[in-house]
Amino acid sequence: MKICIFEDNTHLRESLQLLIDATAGFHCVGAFPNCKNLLEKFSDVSCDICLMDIGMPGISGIEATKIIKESYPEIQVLIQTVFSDDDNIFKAICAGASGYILKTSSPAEYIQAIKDVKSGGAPMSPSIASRVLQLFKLNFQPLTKEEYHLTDKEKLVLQQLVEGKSYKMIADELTISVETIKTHMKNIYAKLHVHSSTEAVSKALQERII
Amino acid sequence: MKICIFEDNTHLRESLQLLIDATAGFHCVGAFPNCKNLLEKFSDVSCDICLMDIGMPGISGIEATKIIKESYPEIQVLIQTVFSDDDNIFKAICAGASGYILKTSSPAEYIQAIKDVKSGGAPMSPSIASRVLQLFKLNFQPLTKEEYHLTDKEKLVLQQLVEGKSYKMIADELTISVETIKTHMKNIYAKLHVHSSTEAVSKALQERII
DNA sequence: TTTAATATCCCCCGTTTTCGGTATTGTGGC
DNA sequence: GCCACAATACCGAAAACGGGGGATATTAAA
Repeated sequence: MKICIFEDNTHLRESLQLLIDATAGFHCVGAFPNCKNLLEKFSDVSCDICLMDIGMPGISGIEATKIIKESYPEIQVLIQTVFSDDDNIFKAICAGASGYILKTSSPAEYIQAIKDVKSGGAPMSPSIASRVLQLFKLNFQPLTKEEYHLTDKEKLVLQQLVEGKSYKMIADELTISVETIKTHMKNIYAKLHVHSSTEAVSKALQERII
Repeated sequence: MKICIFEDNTHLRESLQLLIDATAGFHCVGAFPNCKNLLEKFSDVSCDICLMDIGMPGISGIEATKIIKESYPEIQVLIQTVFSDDDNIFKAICAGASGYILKTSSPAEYIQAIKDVKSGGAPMSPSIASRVLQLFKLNFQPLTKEEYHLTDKEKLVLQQLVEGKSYKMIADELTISVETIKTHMKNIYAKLHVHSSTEAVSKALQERII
């Protein structure tokens, strides 16, 4: 298990390096205080897992994660940071991080996290995992609280509208008259309390009633 | 720490009950094979954490989670199931689960998971955590790989359009002529490669270029 | 059985949008 | 100074849309 460390704090970086090299089966193949010439670092040494800090001077750990995953998607990046705010968590995950642990973690937790990553898991400090679930829920749940009682046909029409089709195209698609589409639209507008197709599409997408 | 168990397999249910009662500080206040009269169960006994199976006859564990969280949001629900498919994970999180562990977990892991929930964490089996991150990434990654080079004004207009406004309303809002809005729209259409306002709104929302 | 909801179609008419132009002004770069 | 580009504005015709009305058939619920 070859591990790379990115951490600007010299003391922590060296401690991590010692910890890793002292663990059976783990070997630290690099330890850097920043992400200068990032990709070059991987061109000569092979690496399985990166321990990545976020708050480094220059390129941030999140940017670095994105860059690494683009060129070496097989390298797993384990974020280790002091930041536990939603924005950093969000961005780190989207950048392709395989885990996210806080620096308050104990050495044993660090090692366990690396082992978890190795075996295909996604280690997260408890508070982080909790935030992730919260974020997940928040961003997906704004499911339509209100029930608009759209009929199947109306939903179909709305669906097509969301796909950018005109009344005529929808009519052709469903093999019914344009006039019928107009009637359906009138009903949809009334039920959604909107007055234009753009508003209907917007509401449909944002409240996931498609 | 008062714990309730929902699990239709008698053997597992009783094992869990034994395990919990044998653990210092934990007390099992109920163990049920299904969710009949679900809310009544909580009207007389207080409960901190529910261990919830998904695959029960009648009301599923996910439905039950939703119902419990509506009436007793302070009760934490820990899903324990054999299902590790995206759909169940997704729904469980949206229903308000505080954690999601597989039944293959060891007794020690069960206990640890309950402790994690108690301390505000979100325990997940490694493979589940990994799936959650995957789902997160898939659904949030700014899909907009392409850069559309919209100008600030164009983005503003598009933004207003997404809000359901007509050309005239946008013109008033930005205190410019409707004719200018028309010009902006033409440019937006060309840049986004769309041919109608609904398509533009749809693309703007789905690719998060608003 | 009456009623309500759904799905289908039609007409009319005014408004809005789309798309083809053209044109002026200001700004930043070369 | 010249050029590209953004932002502004206008014209006009064809197409699409929105809101109003009315109509019929089917089905499900009361």
